[in-house]
This record gives sequence, C-alpha cells and structure tokens, in this order.
Amino acid sequence: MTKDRTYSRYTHDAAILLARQVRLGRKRRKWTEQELAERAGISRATLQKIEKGDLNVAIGLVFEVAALVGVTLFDDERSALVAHIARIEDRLALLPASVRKRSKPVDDEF
Amino acid sequence: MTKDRTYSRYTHDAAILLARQVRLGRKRRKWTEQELAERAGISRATLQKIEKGDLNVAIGLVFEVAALVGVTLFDDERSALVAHIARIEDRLALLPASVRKRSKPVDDEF
DNA sequence: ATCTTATGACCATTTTAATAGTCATTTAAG
DNA sequence: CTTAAATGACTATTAAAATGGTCATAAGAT
Repeated sequence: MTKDRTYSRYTHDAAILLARQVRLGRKRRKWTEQELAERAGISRATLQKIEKGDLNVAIGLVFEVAALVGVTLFDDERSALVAHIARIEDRLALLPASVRKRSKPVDDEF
Repeated sequence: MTKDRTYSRYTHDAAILLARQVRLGRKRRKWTEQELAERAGISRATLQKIEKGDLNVAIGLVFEVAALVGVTLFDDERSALVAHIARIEDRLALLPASVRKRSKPVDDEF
C-alpha cells in the first residue's frame, strides 16, 4: 500500500503536456474516449489515466495513443528518427563499453 | 502468460531513441547502471529495461531517469514547457467539452 | 595476465498497473 | 426542456511490472 515515489517537476510537466496534447488530438478527430481506447487496444480507464498525465502508465501505451492522435515526440519524419538513433549509437560506440569507477580523478569535461 | 500486444514502428523507434539517449547520457556522466538506478530510486533491473527501450516501463520512471542524465523531451526551458501546456489548454477550451458522435455529417476540417 | 567491477540476463516474489464494470454527472443534440 | 451519450470517478479482479538476488561473461585497470 505504498505510494511514496516522487517525481521531478519536469517529469510532471512533461507528462501533463503530453496528456493535454493527446486530449486535444483526440477531440480534433472527434473521437470519444471509448473510440480512441478501442483503436489503441486499451481500456477507457487507462486512456483516462493517460489523458490525466498519470505517471504510472506504461510508456508504450502512452506513445501508441499519442501517435494515434498525431502527437509525436522527436518530431515526425520516420527516417529522421531512425537516423537520429544511428547518430546516438555512433556516439555510444566512441565511449568505453563499461563505466569504470575507481582509480584516480579523471577529466570530466567534454 | 499473455504477451500479445503490438506496437507501431514509431512507438518502438521513439522508445529506442530515448533509451539510447539515456545510455549515452549516463556514460557521459560516467555513472554505472547501479549508480544511476540509485539516484533515480529504482532497481538496476528496471534501469536496464529503460536502456533497452522496453515499452512496459512506467512513463514516469523513464522520464525521471532521462531527466537525470540530461535528456529532455519537449526541449529544455522549464518556462517554455509550462507555457506550452497553457497554449494547449487554451486550444482545448475552444473545443466542446465532450465529443458527440451521432447526428448528421459534420465539417471535419480545421 | 590477473584482478576487480560493470554489464547482461534470469528467476521468484511483491507490488502495482490494467481491465471490466458500474454509477453519477455533465453536456451536446434534438 | 428532454434525452441519450460522453465523461469523471471509483471498485474488485487479473495481469504484469518492479524488485532483490544471483550468476556468467565482458571489459577496464593494474
């Protein structure tokens, strides 16, 4: 019966923004909660949580619903998204595979 | 033991991109998985899911971890985020409070 | 080459999300 | 004004996430 987790202000705000965008998108398409829920393959109760910015909802469900009503994080462009992933992976490849703690102080700027 | 849900390509990609950014951010800060997990107040197992782009993770945990390593959806600027929310709400206010289905064909453009 | 730690992957358990259902209230449409 | 539908909120049940722990392997430091 715990419920103690806390979240940063940013996290709350980001979730609220996403939630509002979903609701706006749904209304523009003139879909009822029930309709969107069905299209997304989720229950109305869960959709309501999403539209309230509930932080305890699976990110996959949120993204899926958002996409359905035309809301995209990371801008649209399918190819751009994939390209972006590639860029990040290139950068990752430049870093050591595992982070080493110990040893002497290290230069941290970059 | 079901596991049948499907997700759009976009949702998968968006999650992967976010995951890679988190990993990159963590490594840049030279934090181990354990370290970041502790800072976020989650288990290492969950962090690993996040860094794999697992769609079954609570959005709040993902956002929180992302923010910890400097990854922000919706661009940075705290004030900008809040302002954005306000704008969306203004638009919402212009729309009917509930979506009506039935009745005769309606003009759908906007 | 050796040692030590980070990471990847699993498993059993506990906690919690997701669901279906219900009901009161609001609200758009006739 | 009346009415049917949409929304908000809540509950019990079911499904699944989150956790702590463990172990093998990879990899950085010495």
